[in-house]
Amino acid sequence: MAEITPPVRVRFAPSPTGFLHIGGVRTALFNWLFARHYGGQFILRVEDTDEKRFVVGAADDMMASLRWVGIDWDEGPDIGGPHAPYVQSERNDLGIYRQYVDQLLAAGKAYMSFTTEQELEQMRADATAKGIKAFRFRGPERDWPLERQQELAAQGKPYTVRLKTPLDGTTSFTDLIRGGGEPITVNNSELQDIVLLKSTGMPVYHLAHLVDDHLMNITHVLRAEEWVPSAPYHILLYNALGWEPPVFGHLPVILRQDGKGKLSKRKDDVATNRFWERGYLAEAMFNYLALQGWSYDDHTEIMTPDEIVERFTIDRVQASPARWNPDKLKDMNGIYIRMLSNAELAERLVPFLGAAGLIGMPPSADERAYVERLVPLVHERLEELGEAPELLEFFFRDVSYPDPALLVPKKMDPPGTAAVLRAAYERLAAVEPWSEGQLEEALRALVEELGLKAGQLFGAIRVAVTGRTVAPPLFETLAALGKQRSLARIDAAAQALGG
RNA sequence: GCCCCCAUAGUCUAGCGGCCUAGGACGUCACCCUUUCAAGGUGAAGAUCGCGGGUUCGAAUCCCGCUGGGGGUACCA
Repeated sequence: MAEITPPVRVRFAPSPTGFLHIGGVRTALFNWLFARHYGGQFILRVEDTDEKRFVVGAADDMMASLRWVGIDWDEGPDIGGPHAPYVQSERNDLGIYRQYVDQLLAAGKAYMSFTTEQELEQMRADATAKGIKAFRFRGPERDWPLERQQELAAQGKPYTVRLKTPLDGTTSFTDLIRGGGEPITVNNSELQDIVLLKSTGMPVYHLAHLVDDHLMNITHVLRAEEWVPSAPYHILLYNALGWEPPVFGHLPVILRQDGKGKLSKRKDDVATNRFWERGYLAEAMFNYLALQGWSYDDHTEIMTPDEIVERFTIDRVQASPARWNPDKLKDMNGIYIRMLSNAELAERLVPFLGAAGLIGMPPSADERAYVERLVPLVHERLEELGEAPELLEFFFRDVSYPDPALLVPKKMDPPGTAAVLRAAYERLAAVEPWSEGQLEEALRALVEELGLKAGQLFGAIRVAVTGRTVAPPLFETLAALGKQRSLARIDAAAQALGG
C-alpha cells in the first residue's frame, strides 16, 4: 500500500447543477478527512463548465450543505486563496484553459475537430446499425497539419478541440483504493479522442479540472468510483501537457437502498438540506457518512469528528460500494439526540416547534421555558427532531375525541370508563401540590380502590389528557400539562363517553 | 455489446494464511424492566465467507476461471 507523504492538498469540486446530495457530501468529507488527517489543505472549487445544466444558487446551496455537516475549506470561491478565482467559468474568462489548449495544439497532442454533434450522432447510429460493438471516435483531422485546421477555423467553421489519443499501447495508473495494489491498465485502442474544448470555447471537465488541479498543486485526487474509466484519459492528458499526475484514489459509490444503481437526486430523498429540515443532527450525519466506505475497526461506530480525523487513513477505505441505509442513519441520529443535554435539545427543538405553529417565532421567554420543561418527556423517544411537534402537540393545543372508543381500556365499557374518569377527576382535583410524586401516589391509590389494573386507569386518563394512546409517561405528562388543563380534559373525555 | 471496478448474514461492515466453532452494528424476533410508546438490559434467528478449480501442512484471506452486482461508454460532471 502506498504511503501518504506530505504535503497533501486535496479538493472537492462540485458542479452547481442542483442540490448536493449525501453522496457528494460523503466525497467531500473523505477529502476533508484526508486533508485533516495528513495535515494538508482542503480546497473547494466550483466546476460550472456545463452552461446547460447550471442552476443559479446551487453553489451557495452546496456550500451551506458542506458547512452544515462541519466541513470547512482552506481555499474556495467564497474565501479566496492564492489560486483564486475558484470558479471555473471565471477562470475561463481569464483565458487560463485556452492557453493550454493552444499548447496542446502546437505540440500536436490535440487537434481541432470539425465534426458536428449531429454528424457524430449519425455516425454512432450507423455504427450500431452495422452491429459494430464499440464506436470510438477519432476525427480525420488528427492527421492534418495544424495549418489546415486553423484555416478552417479561420473561415468560421465551428470546432471542438480533441485529445489525440494513442491508437495502440496501454495506459495505466495506480489507485490508492482499488486494483489491489496493482496498476489499472487499459488498451489505448479502447479509448477515443475526447473533447477538451467545446465549440462554445468552454473547456470540458476533463481539461478544466486537470489544469486546475495542476495549477492549484493538488497532490491527491479522491473522487467517486464513476471516474475510474476516465482516469486513463487524464493520465494521457497530464503526459501531453508534460505534467506529473497526482495520486488517484477512487472512492466507492453509495448505492441506492435497493442496491439498484447509485444514489440519484431524482429518485431518492437524499438532498442534504432535507436532513436538517427533518431534524437530523449534523454530528450524526458526519459520523454516518464517515462510515459510508470507511471503517475504523470491528466494533467502533460512534466517534467524534476529532476521533475520526485522527483515525482516518486511506488504507481503511473500502473498494466495494456502500449502500444507502436510512434506518441506520436514523438510529444513529437517535443516539446523538440522546447524547444532547436537555437544554441543548430544547434549543434545537425550538425551530421545529415554531415552524409547526406551536410556539412563536421567535418564542417568548415563557414558551422557551415550557419547551425546556417538556424536553425530558420526549428526549429518548426522538429519532428525528421533526417528530417532536406531533409528540408534543397536545401540550399546546386542545384535544378532541373523534373516536371515543379509544378512551375505553381493555375489558371495560364506555359507561364504566366514564365513571372511572369521574372518579379520577375527583381524586386529582384534591391533589396538592400538583407534582409528579403526588400524582402518582394519588392515582396508584385509586387503582387499588377501584380494583382495576394500573394500565386500565392510566390508559383511560392518558387518552383523555393527550388524545392519543401513545404518549410520554402519564404522571410527568399531567404535571407538565398543569392541573387546570388536565382536569378540563378529563371532564371533556367523560362527557364524550356520555358521562 | 464493449471496457473497467467490486464480491463476508436482509443491509453496512471486521477480517489482510493458522487467534474464525467468522467479530460488531442496523433491521427482525423473544424475554426482562414497565402505565402506553420509547430508551435500556438479556438472548435468539440469520453467512456452507457468490460458485468451481488450484497454491499451501493449513484459505474468508493468495492465484485462475465462471457467475452476479455496480460503474463507464456525451461538445454532463
